[in-house]
Amino acid sequence: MSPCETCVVRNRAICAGLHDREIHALSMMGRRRSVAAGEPLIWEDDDSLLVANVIEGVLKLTTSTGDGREQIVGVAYPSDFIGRPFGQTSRASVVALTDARVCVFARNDFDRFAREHPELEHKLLERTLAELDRSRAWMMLLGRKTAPEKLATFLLDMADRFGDPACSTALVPARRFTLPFSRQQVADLLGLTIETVSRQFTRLKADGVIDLPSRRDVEVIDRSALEALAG
Amino acid sequence: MSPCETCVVRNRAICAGLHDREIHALSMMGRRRSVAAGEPLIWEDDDSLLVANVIEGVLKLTTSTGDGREQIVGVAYPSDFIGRPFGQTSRASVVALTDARVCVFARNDFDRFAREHPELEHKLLERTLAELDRSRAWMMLLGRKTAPEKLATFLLDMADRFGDPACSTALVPARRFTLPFSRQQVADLLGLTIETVSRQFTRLKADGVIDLPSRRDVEVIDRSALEALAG
DNA sequence: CGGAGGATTGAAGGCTATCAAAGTCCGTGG
DNA sequence: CCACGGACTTTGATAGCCTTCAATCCTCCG
Repeated sequence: MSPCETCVVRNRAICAGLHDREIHALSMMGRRRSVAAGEPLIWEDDDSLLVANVIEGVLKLTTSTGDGREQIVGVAYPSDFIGRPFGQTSRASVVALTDARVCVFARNDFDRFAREHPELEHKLLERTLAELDRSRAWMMLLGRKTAPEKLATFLLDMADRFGDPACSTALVPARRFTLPFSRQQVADLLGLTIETVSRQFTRLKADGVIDLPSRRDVEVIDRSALEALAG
Repeated sequence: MSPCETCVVRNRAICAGLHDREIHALSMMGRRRSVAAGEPLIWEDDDSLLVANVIEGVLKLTTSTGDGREQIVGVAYPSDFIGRPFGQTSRASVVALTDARVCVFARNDFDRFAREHPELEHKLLERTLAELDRSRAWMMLLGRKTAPEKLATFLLDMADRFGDPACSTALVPARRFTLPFSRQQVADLLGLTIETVSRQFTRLKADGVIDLPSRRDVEVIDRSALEALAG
């Protein structure tokens, strides 16, 4: 029996909508892999040439300058697609933030399969377009927002990410959630230093906008204040 | 006779590779349009719902905050695709930087046509992936680079963009080129103010790294110095 | 020649980075 | 149960880069 049949992201990942026969063919090409928190899956400028679906856990995509400065350029959650199909080698490292499980494919195999299955390519296109939208919104944040605006925007983003898709189409943002990021990683997302991030967290808490039950937990007390701060 | 047959970007835009019959069908759905420098083609959060190919000229994609700060999140050159197919409304304005000519389609028409033509969707996917790569590299620049590094990176980017694809595969970067951007627009690209951009230009010129024959012209005198500065 | 928009230059201030130290949390082992 | 070590976080003081505010300059055109 193919492991895909019981896959928890079966209906959300790009595999969704493929017929049983196709799923089976795909599962023959791929294999599952665990990645421990902190462990890399792909290195920057790597030529290991693999792509993957995230089954469980959270991973970061990062780029670095020669002298070690780091910027997180993307975050992959369960059902997200990782890697760079078609031609180019990815210019980003992928590292697990939490223990994670992924479903990996050799890029060549995946490329060939995708070209033969337009429905899969269409799903990939929709995802890539959505990711491009997100990265453009983040460019706005990185280029033009102040530190307080950056953190407020980030927290609203997280609240949405961990919200419940409750009644039909509407998404209810989470009031309380656990960050998959350390303070340093939040800094690398927002283009700030860890000290500035810490100060902004402290300030939001002091102002009664959020509460911080523990290092990684956030409770949104005054969402409209956050929205006003987000710019 | 379809205007596509004489289109200058016929072999580079996403239309490349379509059969004559398909090109004809596409050309029935689209229409050509001129956009004067400074004139908008799409407004942020617009629901005009159109997509386009750039035939001639350069356009900017921008997002803005409520209080008027602007960030350029993309630049479209001839043969580039503009707009957001499939579902979402684009969250970016598109404004012509130079007089431009584009080939526009109603988004619904284009979506339907694309779904029926996997080869077109594949081209679109490759483009979108490349654009995502570019926007991630830009996130690194916006989040982590200093003003001198930003300008050096930008100038190298421009030199490549306006370089000649000479012998076979290699691209020879341009030594001299004309910017399609004002100083303010360079600032909006780099996440800086116009004054800082101006100071960095002046500094590079004073250091003998570049020459500035006129406001919009740049001559790269010491490329390796630029590369060293780019970080 | 004069005006207008864009670009450059200058001076001052603020926001964020940097450097440094203290504090907190958590797992380990006595 | 508590002491200890280490990583992560917070806090403080200072410095510096870039912005802001303001004035001047250039260049193109009417």
